Amino acid sequence: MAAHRTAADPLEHPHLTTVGLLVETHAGFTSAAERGLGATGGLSLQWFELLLRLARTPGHRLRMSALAAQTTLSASGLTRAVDRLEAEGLVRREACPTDRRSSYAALTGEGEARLRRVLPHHLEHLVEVFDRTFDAEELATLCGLLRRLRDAVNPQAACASSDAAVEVGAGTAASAS
Amino acid sequence: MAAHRTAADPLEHPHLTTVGLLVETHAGFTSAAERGLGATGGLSLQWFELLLRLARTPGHRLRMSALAAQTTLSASGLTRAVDRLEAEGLVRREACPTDRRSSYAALTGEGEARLRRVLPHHLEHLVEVFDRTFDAEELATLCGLLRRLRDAVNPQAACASSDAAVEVGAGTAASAS
DNA sequence: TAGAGTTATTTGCACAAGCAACCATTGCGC
DNA sequence: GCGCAATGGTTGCTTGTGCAAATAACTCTA
Repeated sequence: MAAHRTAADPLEHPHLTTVGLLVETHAGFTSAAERGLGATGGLSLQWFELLLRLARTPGHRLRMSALAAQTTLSASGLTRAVDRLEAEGLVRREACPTDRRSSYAALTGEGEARLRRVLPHHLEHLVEVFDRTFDAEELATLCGLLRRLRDAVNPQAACASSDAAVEVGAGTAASAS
Repeated sequence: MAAHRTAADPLEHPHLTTVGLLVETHAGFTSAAERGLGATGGLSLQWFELLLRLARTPGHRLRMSALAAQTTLSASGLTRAVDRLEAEGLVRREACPTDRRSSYAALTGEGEARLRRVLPHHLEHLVEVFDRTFDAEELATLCGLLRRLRDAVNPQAACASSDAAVEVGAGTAASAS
């Protein structure tokens, strides 16, 4: 019941509700994915994301710093995460031949197998949600708008794909973009 | 460079890139907000969200469980978070007169002041992003699509507003919705 | 009213994450 | 070649988080 034509209360600013929608949508996807991935193949969402990034990269390996940049993890967080993945045999560290400071995180065969094992169920869920909610045109519109918003708010991600591609000298985009 | 007409590699499924966009957008907003709120008023994003939820609720108070349901926190996580907020004087616990198990988290005057102090700068950033990226019609389209997606993926959030309103017996929506 | 079953919140514990400090390596300027 | 700043990665420490158990209070039924 805020005033109508006087300056509206900033608490009711529509942009707040828009980001609220974004956050709630993200939360919904996240919790559903966490549940589904855990039940299907014992993967946490974070492990899934890391394995997926690696699997989508030509050569199936990425420098630690590149991998950290593509996720929400800090460098130290990634170190520990890769420790755990390595202990589980899903990833292995490889020395970088040109720079002995760097190391690659490389997807193992078992890592890819685990990923591909959970993928069908995960995709099934996504198809269920998207295709039940939108027709093809709406989905394309949403993607377009989201991409522009992503580029506006997170410009690093926009060029992460090309960076990562350059990383290993291949042409195909590595990141989601 | 995946096959064109044979069954595409599930790793390249377009829905994966769509949720990737959503995640990256969310990450972008999150980190920018965290930085901005921290610099402006020493609020973490989580504190901001909690204070905002309370401020947008008629009566400026919410049951612990309702507050937990509206955020990504578990019940125990919220207990600790409210502990910290209470220690800072931004929130106080109030006993629920009708159910002695429950307690309300109520916004204090100082809490609202802190919130309103950081809000202008935060909104300024949002306006900057949204208005530079979209015209009014595109923004409305995005909101509509996002709302439907949110409802599909996180149906609890859709009715959280009415629940919360019933909570304190008022008619105005409390949640972002 | 007594008791079984549920619900709201709080604690114990283990784990994951970030920051800052640290070590090793690289590249640059002299 | 040699020091020096910058870079990539890993560790110590502190904090925050969820899960499970515990506590307290409510509801329903007999």
